[in-house]
Amino acid sequence: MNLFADIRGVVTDALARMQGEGLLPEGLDFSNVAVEPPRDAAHGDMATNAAMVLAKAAGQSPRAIADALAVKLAEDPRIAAAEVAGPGFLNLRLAPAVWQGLIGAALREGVNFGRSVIGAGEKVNIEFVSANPTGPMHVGHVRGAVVGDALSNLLAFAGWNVTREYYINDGGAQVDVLARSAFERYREANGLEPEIREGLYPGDYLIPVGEKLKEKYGDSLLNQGEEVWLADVREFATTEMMQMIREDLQALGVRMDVYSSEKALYGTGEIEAAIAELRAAGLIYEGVLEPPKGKLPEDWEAREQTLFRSTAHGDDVDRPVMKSDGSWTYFAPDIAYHYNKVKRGFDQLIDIFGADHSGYVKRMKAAVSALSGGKVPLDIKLIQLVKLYKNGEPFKMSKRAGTFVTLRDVVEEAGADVTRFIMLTRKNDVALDFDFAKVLEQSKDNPVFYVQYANARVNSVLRKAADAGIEASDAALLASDHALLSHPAELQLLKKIAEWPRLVEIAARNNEPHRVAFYLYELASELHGLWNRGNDETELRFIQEDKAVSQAKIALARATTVVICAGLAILGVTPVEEMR
RNA sequence: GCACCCAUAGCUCAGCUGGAUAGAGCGCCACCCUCCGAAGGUGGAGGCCUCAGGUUCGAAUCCUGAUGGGUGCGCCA
Repeated sequence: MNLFADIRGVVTDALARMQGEGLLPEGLDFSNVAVEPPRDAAHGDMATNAAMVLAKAAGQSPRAIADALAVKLAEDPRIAAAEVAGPGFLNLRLAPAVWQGLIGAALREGVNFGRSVIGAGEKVNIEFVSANPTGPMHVGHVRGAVVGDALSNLLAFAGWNVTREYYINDGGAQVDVLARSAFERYREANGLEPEIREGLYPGDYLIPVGEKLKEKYGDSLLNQGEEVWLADVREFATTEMMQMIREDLQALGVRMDVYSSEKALYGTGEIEAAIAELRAAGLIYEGVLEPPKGKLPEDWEAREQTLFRSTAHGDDVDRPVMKSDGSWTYFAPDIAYHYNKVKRGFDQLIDIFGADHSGYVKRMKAAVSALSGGKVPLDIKLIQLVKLYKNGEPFKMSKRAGTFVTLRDVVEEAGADVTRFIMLTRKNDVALDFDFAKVLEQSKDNPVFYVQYANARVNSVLRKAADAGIEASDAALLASDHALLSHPAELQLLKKIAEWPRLVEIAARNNEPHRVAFYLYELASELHGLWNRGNDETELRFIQEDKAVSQAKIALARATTVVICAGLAILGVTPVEEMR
């Protein structure tokens, strides 16, 4: 239940009745009528702009419409008061019973409270991480993984049919480099001195791969040329790397539905088919690109290439799909891969890229636009850098890779829950500072702790209730008399709970999971505020002499944690029962 | 040179398909508590939402331009 949507329905119904009575003309467009929480609580519980939006088309002044609408709305038992304010806002005050009713909804629906159907079961594909299978994932991948996973959870919660997908870049030159690097470790496993030449991957993580190669091949590859072993070793090593990556993702609590391989696109005609599709649309031609202005590469010379006319779909310059030697550029399999996603019937695509791929956005959108006839939207979320610190000092460490901090390092140091929450405390396109000391601190300054603590406090109340002989099962709390919750401080918490279903929809529509984290902080803040008032005003404490009153108050606390748990589930964070 | 992202309190950042007097945390100032409902609480000061135009009943939000910062820019993925 989205209370704001419900009340918007009350407003539009009232407007329709006004039309029926001739107070408003027929044929008005209500789509811009909004019912929102006002910034200032003094303006009531909800405000609607209906009168202002309709004034022009109705040929009446905003105030006249608002006055008439106020009379109509006052007839609804849910509306306690409706008053015109400002340039034509209609401020609504809701009956306490409306707020109190939220508790029942939350307790009945549990972690499903706030679920929405705005996604209408549309199929959305979310591609994220897609790290090259050449080594362990580093810290730069963590944020993209968390954002992608949380966004997937969020959209699923809001009614989309979500597929989480990882695109394995196993078709390019970098996996040949991986194979050669692994081969050196294979030589090492056979007692020879490895030659880690410039350009090979030096990390320790390939040592066990070399040993496994020895187990499989013995010494049979040792004196063979690359043409004999490259393909096999490449296959073996990329499989090993993907196994490692899956384990890393699992450590972070990230699960994929589909792993797609770039290499699998080669030799199947998929790339050729995708390019042929573009060619049929007149979007492929042979041509020479202008050199980039300002920064001219040393070895630049004009070359004729096969180009995609991406400028026809919003790009700034056309992009090469084939190199001058006739092989595909990296862009070609990407086109084919996105074509593949379109053909699988997704209504919407989302890619999560590192911010260093920003130059790739327009051409990818152009390709999807061209290949879907403009029918499948592609949203690309760019993930900004994470800067690591410890006690304010830049953080450098790596047990396995020698030069960079791995995803494992982060998870082992901070824990998956803390890591995930903090990664969502910034909008995706803003840089994020991650301080290992601060994120583990147990204080009000740490948002993870603050939210977890709210949940723990409520669990503490439930335990104490049991000690006091108060029945506090969800069923008992559901049956309690919520009309006893009439104190403004309690209603204030209920009003924050009321925002949850609306927030889910807003966050989902914008593909912005960070909003959930911010909301949970605000909700926790309301709970802590009520708790703190209980220090001085004992009638606000959750456990009272009167058992019926206690149950009602505990029901409110429990409803709050229902929302906290639902929100944490979207973030992929485990709620804690008590703080230690 | 071009493209994209960012610019909001001293600092770090939110800000809802455009809504009323722009919010939070930290820091600062004042007061309160020493109570296990514990890992503090209450209140206060602090703003030309980078700048200049435009659209609108209404702009931090949309458009144009400028300034400052970041990222990227043909045979690397």
